[in-house]
Amino acid sequence: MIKFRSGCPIASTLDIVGDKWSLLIVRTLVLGPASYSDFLSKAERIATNILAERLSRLEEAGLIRQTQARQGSHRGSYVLTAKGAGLIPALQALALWGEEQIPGRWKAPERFYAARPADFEQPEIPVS
Amino acid sequence: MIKFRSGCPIASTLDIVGDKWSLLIVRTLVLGPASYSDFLSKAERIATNILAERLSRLEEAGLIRQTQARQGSHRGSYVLTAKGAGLIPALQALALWGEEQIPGRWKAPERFYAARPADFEQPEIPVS
DNA sequence: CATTCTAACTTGCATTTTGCAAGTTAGAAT
DNA sequence: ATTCTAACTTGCAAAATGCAAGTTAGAATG
Repeated sequence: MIKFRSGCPIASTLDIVGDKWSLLIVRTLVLGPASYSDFLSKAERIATNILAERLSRLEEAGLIRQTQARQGSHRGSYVLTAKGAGLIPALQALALWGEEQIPGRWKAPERFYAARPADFEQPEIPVS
Repeated sequence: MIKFRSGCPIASTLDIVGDKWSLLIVRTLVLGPASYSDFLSKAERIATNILAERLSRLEEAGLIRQTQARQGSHRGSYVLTAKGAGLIPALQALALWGEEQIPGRWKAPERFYAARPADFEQPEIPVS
C-alpha cells in the first residue's frame, strides 16, 4: 500500500513513479514491449534486484502488465497498460526539457514523440 | 557535479530533478515566489535539512534563484528562472495524470494549468 | 543599546532506499 | 540426462532521506 504525502496530484503521482527508476521503465515501454533482460541491457544499468522489485510494483499499480508467453518462450514481455500510457505526455515533456536544457543529451527518436496514450488502449472484445 | 546515468534526455532530467522533493519545490514556485518557511508549511512536510540542500542544488543548477530582499527583510524569496519554468509542461502533465488516475486527489488550481514558461522570462534590460 | 524573537538554516544520528556481487530456479536447447 | 540462460533472490555495503535539536543573524521591542 502506497502512502501519499498529501492530496496534491503531482506529489501523489511522484509517490507512485517518483523513485529513481520507475519512469525509465515506463520510458522503455513507450517504444514497445520489453523483457527483463531488455531492461537490463539499457544504458542506465539498473541493478537486478531493483528491476525485479520495480516491475512487480508497477504491475501491482496497474501501469504495466506481462504478455502471455505464447507457446513456451521463457516468460512474457512487459507492456504498458492504458494507465501507464497516460504518463507518455509527461515523459515527452521531460525529454524535451532535457534536450533543450542539458548539453550533449541524445535526441529521443521521432517514434517516441509520436507516441500517444491512445495507442495503448486495450482492444475491445467484440460482442459475439 | 551531477553524474548522468546515460545520455538519455529523460534519464538526465531525472538525474537533476528526479529525487523525492525537487519537483515539488518547482511546483510550489509555479504559483509564485515562496520563502523558506512557505515551503515548510506545505502539506508534504519536507524536513528542514532536505529543503536547505535542495534549494541550494536547484539554485546551483539554475532552476531557481533568490530575489533581492529589498531594504532588509529577512531574506529574499525564491522564484523560478526561465530554465526552471521550462519544467511547467511536465508538471502539468503529471498533475493531470494524478487527477485522472489516482482517486481522491485535489484538483490543481486553474492558475496552475494556465501557467506558461514564457511567464517567467527575464525582463530585457533596455539598451540605454 | 540590550534583550528577545524568529526565519533560515546546520548538525548528529536513525531509518529507508539503492547498489553490488553472488547465488538460485525453471524451462529450453543439446 | 546435462547444459544453458533468462529471470529472478539474497546478503550486505553505501547513499539518500527523516527527525529532533541546536545555531545564527538580522528585526522588533523596550
